[in-house]
Amino acid sequence: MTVESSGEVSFEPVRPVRAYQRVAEQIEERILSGELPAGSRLPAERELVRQFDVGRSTIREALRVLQSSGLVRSRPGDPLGAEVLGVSPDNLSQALGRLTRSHLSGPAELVQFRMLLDAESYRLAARLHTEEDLARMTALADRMAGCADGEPHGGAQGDARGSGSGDRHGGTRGDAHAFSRADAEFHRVVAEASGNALLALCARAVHDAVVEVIEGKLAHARQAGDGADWMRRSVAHHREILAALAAGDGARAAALGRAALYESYAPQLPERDRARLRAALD
Amino acid sequence: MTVESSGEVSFEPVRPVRAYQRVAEQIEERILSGELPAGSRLPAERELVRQFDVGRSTIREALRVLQSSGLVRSRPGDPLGAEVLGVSPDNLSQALGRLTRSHLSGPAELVQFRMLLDAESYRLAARLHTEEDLARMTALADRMAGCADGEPHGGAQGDARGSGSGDRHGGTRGDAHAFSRADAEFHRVVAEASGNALLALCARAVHDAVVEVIEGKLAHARQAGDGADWMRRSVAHHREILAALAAGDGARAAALGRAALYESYAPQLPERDRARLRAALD
DNA sequence: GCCAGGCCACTGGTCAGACCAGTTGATTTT
DNA sequence: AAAATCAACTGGTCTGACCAGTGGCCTGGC
Repeated sequence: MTVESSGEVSFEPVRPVRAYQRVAEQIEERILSGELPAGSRLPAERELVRQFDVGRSTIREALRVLQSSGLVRSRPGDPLGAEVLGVSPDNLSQALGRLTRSHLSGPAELVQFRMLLDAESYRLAARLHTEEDLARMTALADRMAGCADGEPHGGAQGDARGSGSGDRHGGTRGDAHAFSRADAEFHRVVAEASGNALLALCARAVHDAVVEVIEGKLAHARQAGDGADWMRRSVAHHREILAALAAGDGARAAALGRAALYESYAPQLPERDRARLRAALD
Repeated sequence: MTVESSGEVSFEPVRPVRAYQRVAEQIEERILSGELPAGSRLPAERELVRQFDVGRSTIREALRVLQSSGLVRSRPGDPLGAEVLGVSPDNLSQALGRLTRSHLSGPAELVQFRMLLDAESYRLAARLHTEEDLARMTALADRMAGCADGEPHGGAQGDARGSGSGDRHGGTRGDAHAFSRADAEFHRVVAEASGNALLALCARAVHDAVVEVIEGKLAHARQAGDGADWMRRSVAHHREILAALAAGDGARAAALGRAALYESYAPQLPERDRARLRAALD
């Protein structure tokens, strides 16, 4: 379809498009366009075989592709057919998780990347946050403080828009667990307050990756002796950041956030990596 | 394996794991761990059938999953088996594109996210760039300028570490195409100069997603009348940024980069989105 | 009347075997 | 030696079969 200025017609090389691919594209198109809303059902596989006029294995490979993209889910025995899930952020997190888990980048790069994303979240959140956002952050900081001081954390305080995680670790158990959960949620609220869902999703994925890759090794060291102390310092950092956010000082919040992350993870890294991390401190 | 404090043993509900899923996980694990490096080959399908002791359709569905994650590519008739691609940002950009096209997130968020990532790339690159990086950026800016002025771009100038894309669009062809390709590579070099592979990969994914989602609509408008003019302005922006990078002024480069992106894409967005974009200008 | 239980048609998951078109490299022909 | 041929692969697709689930329907007991 491309016409040169010289008047010649250039044909693009036609590469064979697999049948399962065309099937997947057709269905994906229908889903993305909203014609197949989330919650609706696809016809049964054998019915799709009739409609697309291809073999069942082709249909199944197409469904596998859609399923691995998170657009569709199928359950054996379900007489209603595969369920349309609509577009979801899970696939993004999964892709980002693969990237972070691959050995292309080390823990230092991961932490540095989180420093950047968090800092930008703070910058935006300082401008765009609502009163409700601030209240939720404050509540979470208080919860973190409670965990740090060993209080049993009770009561449904900041449960609005809860992620529905059924946490019933009753009583005194799990200071550290509860702390890091509150910490994660704090950062999630900040990222959401930034008004950019993409940024929030990536920040969360990277946060999770950092926890998975690095936190594990640190857990013992912290819980052994200086655990409570470290938590208290972390709470202080969060409260400083919160104050900067409330004051609308995005630059200060960003700088504080970077510094807090550096202080948290730098001791675990070799000097060479630490130097690179410092380059992101600004 | 979880033991409650009360002493009871709690069993986790066992959910059936599909055979193709276990196969895919095993292979993915081998790839992510580096045991199967990029460029290596998987055994032939019929050989995998023997090794995993499952049917061929199961193997094929597993390969489809891996292929749609961008970890693997298979070509009919290839006696060497499927090729391992390693982890790549393609899948990420695909997920970003889907998310952007959906109602969960819009083009404005995508552009804003790119503004953030690019700006941070500049910040880091200003500190860490090598002379060779600068030379490559300069060469690419020159190539962009050449495209903008309609010169036939010839010669292997900055081919070091070339992505191996066989571009033999000889002569006058592809002003716009060549321009955007040079532009993409410019940003790639900057991101790589930042020293953070994770950041570079994400920046590339977001760049690709922006091109895919937004650039398409703009292509006609630009190529129609003010195409060359727009390109010349873009070249000027890139040269300004380049100068700031060379001077080590990361903050200035970041600000320039943000402004250039804003100028590029703001006209295509409704005022409401533009306001949010401006919040990221700083 | 209603509810429990069982039957049955149908689902997705898997397997086996077959055929096709394409690639490749050795073999044969020129 | 170069060119044409061939044979042994590959992945892509189709068919038909079986299995273990699932859910609606029907029936029997209350």
